[in-house]
This record gives sequence, structure tokens and C-alpha cells, in this order.
Amino acid sequence: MVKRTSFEGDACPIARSLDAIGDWWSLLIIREARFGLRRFGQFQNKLGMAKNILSARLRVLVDHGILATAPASDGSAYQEYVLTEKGRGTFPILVALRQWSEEFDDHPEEIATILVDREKGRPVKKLEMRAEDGRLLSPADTMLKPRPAPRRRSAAARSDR
Amino acid sequence: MVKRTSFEGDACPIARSLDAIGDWWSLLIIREARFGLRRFGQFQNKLGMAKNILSARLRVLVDHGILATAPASDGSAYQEYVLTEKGRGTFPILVALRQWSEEFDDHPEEIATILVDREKGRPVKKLEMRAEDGRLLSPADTMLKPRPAPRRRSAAARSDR
DNA sequence: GGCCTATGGTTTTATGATGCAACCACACAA
DNA sequence: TTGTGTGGTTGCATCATAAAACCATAGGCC
Repeated sequence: MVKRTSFEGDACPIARSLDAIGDWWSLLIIREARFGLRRFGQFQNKLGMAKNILSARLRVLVDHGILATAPASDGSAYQEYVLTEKGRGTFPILVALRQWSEEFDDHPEEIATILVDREKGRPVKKLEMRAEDGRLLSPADTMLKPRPAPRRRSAAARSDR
Repeated sequence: MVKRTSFEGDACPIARSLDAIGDWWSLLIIREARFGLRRFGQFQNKLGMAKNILSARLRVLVDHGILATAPASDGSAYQEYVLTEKGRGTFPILVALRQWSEEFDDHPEEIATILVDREKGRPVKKLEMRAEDGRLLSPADTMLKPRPAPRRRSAAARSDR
């Protein structure tokens, strides 16, 4: 099969997320949904993407439990697409992407918006990774550990990362 | 043209990062590079991807300044691919993806590894977003502000997010 | 040197995904 | 009833991806 090599069975959590939202449009749709867009036409308008692939993406996102369809709020018999808890949980991913762009983009002056603390109106700090006890961790302070086997079932399978 | 709609000119920082690393393989290549892989064959072996597209991806990543080619360390006249500072800067993105998977995946028991604090061996906390003054921020505590115009040049252009 | 194998790719070819335009279905208003 | 706007689906041309074959170079061995 020449298939798009799904990472669904992969043991690596990064591959698994990419399987759900690792394509060109999904994260942008989620971004707009975070801004309150709900209707097919709103997404299509804002993102300027082809309607058929928007349709396909929405369906996949609903299948993955990232969006849910609601029976329309304004009376009209159409659907609305709203973020689920899982969908809202992508927020740190979006922030990480944004901050990476802000820090390393070759033309940061072209970036139109900055993410600020609503109360003070000041830019937020870079995402921080901390240990359980609160110590700030750098990448080098971390490592990967094999998952403690979930009780029996000899975990010999794919030892992928 | 039917082209892959590049987001390069877009004003949204998320779209801009997706333009560089938003495809199926790039982040996985970066992940492996973080683990110390450097050679073409190592990537090909570990990721099991077709050699031609590995070749293409590596080239794009080098073009974007995420990887750099080094003239081989073991004598052989081949190249090695090492992460640049920009490449290492993707770490929070990888962590965010990993944590999203850990939290929302339908089959979290299939995830093989956990990210731990090297010193204590305990799982790291979820990524935290803080204000300049150190307050912990939830998504709702943040908002987007238009970028303060970088001195002259009437910023009327694409007011995309 | 001649032969084998490993490494690091490029080329070829088939198929899936994307983008655009056209079309259909439904609701609502004039 | 005709029009108009919304919410999609269908067809088709083009692009990207995947798999395998092919090529080039280097090193080991005789």
C-alpha cells in the first residue's frame, strides 16, 4: 500500500498526536475554533481553504473527538462544530508553535499578533517545564523512561519511542 | 496553481511554523535528531520511511535552518545532519504534543515512554504558561494583541491572526 | 587491481491527497 | 416562483508520497 502511513499503532506519543493533528490544516481549524468560529462557512471564509477538504478535515477532527457537532444554535437546521475538552487541550501545542515562530522566524516583524496576559496586557513568558517539585527543567534535565508495564502482558512489542 | 498552499507569507505565527515543520515527518526527524541520530541511514532505519522522502525532508529542514549539515565525524566523506539552535528550540513543541497525547489519547496504555526529570526520575509536570510577573495563566487568562507597529510602515496589510 | 558489500542518496512509477470549480440540497425572503 | 445565501458533495487536474529500482562512492578482502 502506498497509504499515508498512519502512525496510529505507533508507541511514540508524538507520532500519535501527529496522526490526529499532524496535517496542514487541522491545527489552523482548531486555532479558529478557539477564536469562536463554529460554522462551516466561517471556517471556509477565514481560512480560505477548499470546501471539500474542509469538509474532510472537520469529519476527521470529529472522529478523533477533537471537535463535536452541535445541532446549531441560531435555529437553522445546520450543524456547528465546537471544541471538545480534548480539542481545548491543544492549547499548549498552539502556544509552543507560536513561541517557536516568535523566537526563530527569519522575519518576525511579519508576525501580526502577540499573545499577552489579559490582566496586564504584557506578553506571556515562554512555556516552562517543571519537575514535580517545582524545579525549572531544561531539555537536558529530562530523559525518557520506558513506561512501567501496566500489570502483566509482557511488553515486548514495538519498543518505539 | 494547485500548490500545497504555503503559509510562508501568512501573518499568523502558527501558520508560519506549520509551514516549516507541519508535515508528517519533520517533527519525527527532529525528535530522532534530539536523540542523537545524525546519519541518513540512521534516520531511515529508525523511522522506516522511504529514502527519497527522507532525502527531501532533510533538504527542507536544512533550508529552513533547523538542521545543518556537518562534514561527517567518522572520517567517511559523507554528511551528518545536526540540529541547529532553531532546531533544538522545537523542544517545547515536542513536549506539548507528547503531553497532549498522554492526557487525551484513547489508548494511553500503548504509549511506550514517559518524560521524566533526570534527577529524580519522576514525570515532568504539564507545561506551564506564566505572565511576566510569574502568575500562572490559563488559556482564558490570555488574549491576542496586534503587534505594535515596528515604527512607520502603515500596517494595513493582511490582518490575519 | 578485481570483487564484494555497506552507505548515501536519485530516479522511476503508482497511488493517495489537495485544490479548484461545478453542482446539488435546503432554508428563507421577496 | 424566482432568487439568494448557507452547507455541503462530486469530478477532475495536479501535486506529494511511497515503494522499489537504480546509481555512485567508499571500504574491506583477496
